[in-house]
Amino acid sequence: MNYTALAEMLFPHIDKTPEDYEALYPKRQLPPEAKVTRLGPSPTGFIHLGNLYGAFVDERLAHQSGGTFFLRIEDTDEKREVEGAVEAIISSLEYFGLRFDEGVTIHGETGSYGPYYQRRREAIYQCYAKHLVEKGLAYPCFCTEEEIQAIRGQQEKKGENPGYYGHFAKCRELKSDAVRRNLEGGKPFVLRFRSTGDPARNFQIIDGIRGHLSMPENFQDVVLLKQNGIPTYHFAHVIDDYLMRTTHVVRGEEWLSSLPIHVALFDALELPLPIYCHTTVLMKMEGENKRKLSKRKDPELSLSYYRSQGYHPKAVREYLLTILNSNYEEWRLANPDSPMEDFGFTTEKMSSSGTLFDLDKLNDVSKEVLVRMPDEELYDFLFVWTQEYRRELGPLFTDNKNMLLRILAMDRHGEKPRKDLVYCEQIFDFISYFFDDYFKVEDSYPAEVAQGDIKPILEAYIKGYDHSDDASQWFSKIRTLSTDMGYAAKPKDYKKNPELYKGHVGHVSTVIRIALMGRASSPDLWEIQQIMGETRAMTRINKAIASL
RNA sequence: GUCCCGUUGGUCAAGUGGUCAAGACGUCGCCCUCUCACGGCGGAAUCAGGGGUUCGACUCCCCUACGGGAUACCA
Repeated sequence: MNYTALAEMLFPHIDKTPEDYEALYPKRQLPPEAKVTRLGPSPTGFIHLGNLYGAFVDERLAHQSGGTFFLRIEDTDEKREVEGAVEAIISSLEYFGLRFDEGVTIHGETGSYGPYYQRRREAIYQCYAKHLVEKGLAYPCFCTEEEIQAIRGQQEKKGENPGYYGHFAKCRELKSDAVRRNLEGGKPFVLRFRSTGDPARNFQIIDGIRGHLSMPENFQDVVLLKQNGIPTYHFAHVIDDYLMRTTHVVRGEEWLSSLPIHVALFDALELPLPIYCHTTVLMKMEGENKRKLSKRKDPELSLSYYRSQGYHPKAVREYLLTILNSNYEEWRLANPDSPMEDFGFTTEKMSSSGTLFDLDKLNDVSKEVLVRMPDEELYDFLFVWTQEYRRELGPLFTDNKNMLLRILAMDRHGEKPRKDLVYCEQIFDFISYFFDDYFKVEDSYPAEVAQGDIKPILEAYIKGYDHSDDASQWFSKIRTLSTDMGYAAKPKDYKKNPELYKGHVGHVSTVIRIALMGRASSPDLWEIQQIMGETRAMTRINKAIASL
C-alpha cells in the first residue's frame, strides 16, 4: 500500500504540512517555569460549581507562575450547541474572578495561537490527519453504523472487548483500489487511528495530581475524524494542546480512562506530552450515597444560582480553594489579611478522591470573607446585586445609603466582630426590619412575660425613653423598669432565685425587641434604635401597643 | 460484563513504617451575655473488611466489599 498516494486521495485539498503549523505557532516566549493552561468547555451554556472548581486549578496554575490561561471552545459536536452559551460561560467565569489572557472573548478572539473555536481549525486537524495517513498510522473506515453494531454484537457474544480493533477492523487493510472505488462512489468515511498498542502491556505516566499511574496501552482504532471531517475530542485535544503549547492539561477524572488513547496519539505524531492533571469531580449527597454533580439534576449548583443568591465571588473562590488544596485553611489562619492569590497553590496537594460539596462550609467561609470587607465595598456589592436580581430594592438602597452603611457597620469592627452576613439574599433578610415596607412581626412575646405585662412594659419604656441617652444610660433605665415590674435586673439573680421574680431583664428587652423589629433576636438594641431614629422607633412601639 | 480511579470522624482533610491519629466546618455541653451572634473552654465522633510483609502498619503487597468513572462518528 502506498500511503502517500492514499493520503493524497483522502485529503487532496490539504497542502500545508505539520512543519508549516510548527512555524506558525512557535514555542511561547515565557520563563521556563511558566505554565500554560486552558479551559475547553463545549458550548452547552451551563456551568456549575464543579466546572468552576476545575477551571480554578487552571487559572491558579497559570497566573501563579506568570503563564497564560486561555479559553478554547470545543464545539466539535454541533448537536449540543446552545445559543449564547459562550457569552454565558465567559461572564459566569469572569464574575467569579477567572480571567482569561487569551482565546475566545465576548468580542472575538485574541491571541496568536488561534483560531480558538475548534470548528474553525478543520484544516489544521486534517493536515495532521493526512500526515498520519502518510505514515501508515491512520486509515479510512467505510463501515456503516449497522456494521459496527454487528461487530459489537459478535464481540459481546464471545465475551471479547468491544470496539473496532485488530481483526475486527475490517477496513484496516482495505486495498487502494477498494478505497478509490468507495471514494468515487461517494461513500462516507471516518478516519481511524491504526493502533499498534497491546492491552497486555502497560505504560507509566506521572499525573500532576495523582502521581504515578500505570495503564494498559490503547489498542482501539479510535475515530480521529468524523464523517463530516471534524475531529473527535481525542484528536482535537492532542493537536490543539500541542499547537497552543499547553503545558498542563487540567481536566476531570472522567478522562482518565481515555488517557491511553491520547498518549498513543501524541506518540504516533511524535509530539511531547503535556503534564496531565486529572481532578476529582465534585460530588453531592443523594440519599445514602455520593453522586457526581449533574447539569440536569442539580440546578441549585449552577453558578447562576450562587450569583443570584448573592454569594460574593471571593467567598466562592475561597471556599473552592479550601477544598482544592488541603493546606489552604492553615495558610489562611496564619495569613488572615493576605490576598488569596499569595497562597502557593500546588496540584500535589489536591485530593484524588471525590469531594462532597458542603454548603455549611461555604457559608462559614463566606462569613469570614464578608466580615473583613469594608462597609462601602459591601454596600456596593449589595447594590449591584439588587440591580441584577432584586430591582425593586434599588430605590431603597439609593435613598438610604447612609443608613445602610451604618447598618452594615453594626458590630463588625470591634475586637470580636459579629459574623452575621453570608450572602445578599440572607443579608437583606437579616436587616429588612429597618425598613417599614419589609417589617413584619415574626416572633411572639416571651412566655415568661405575662400577657398583661406587655403593654405596661412598652408604655413605661416610651415614657422613660430619651434618644440622646448613651448605651449604658439607656440600659440602666431598662434595668430599673424591669425591677419596677417585678423582673430581675440580672439574669443570674433570676436563675438563682426564680421564685422571687416573674422573669429577668432579658425577657423584658425581648418584649421591646419584638415591638421594635418583630424578632426575638437581633444585634444590639440601643444601636439599632440610634440607626432607625427616634421617630421610627417610637412609632413602632406605639403600633405594637395599639395592636395588643 | 470488562477496564480504570478511589476509600482516615457527619463533611473537608493532615499523615508517607514507630503520632495519646493534626486542624477546619458541623454537632453537643459549659462560660461570657439584655436576645441572637461573636469569642473562650471542653466533649462525642475516623483509619471499609480480611489476609500477608515487618520487631512494628493508616502508611507497603494481595483479596473482598463499597463508591465513582469509562466502555460513542459526546465532550
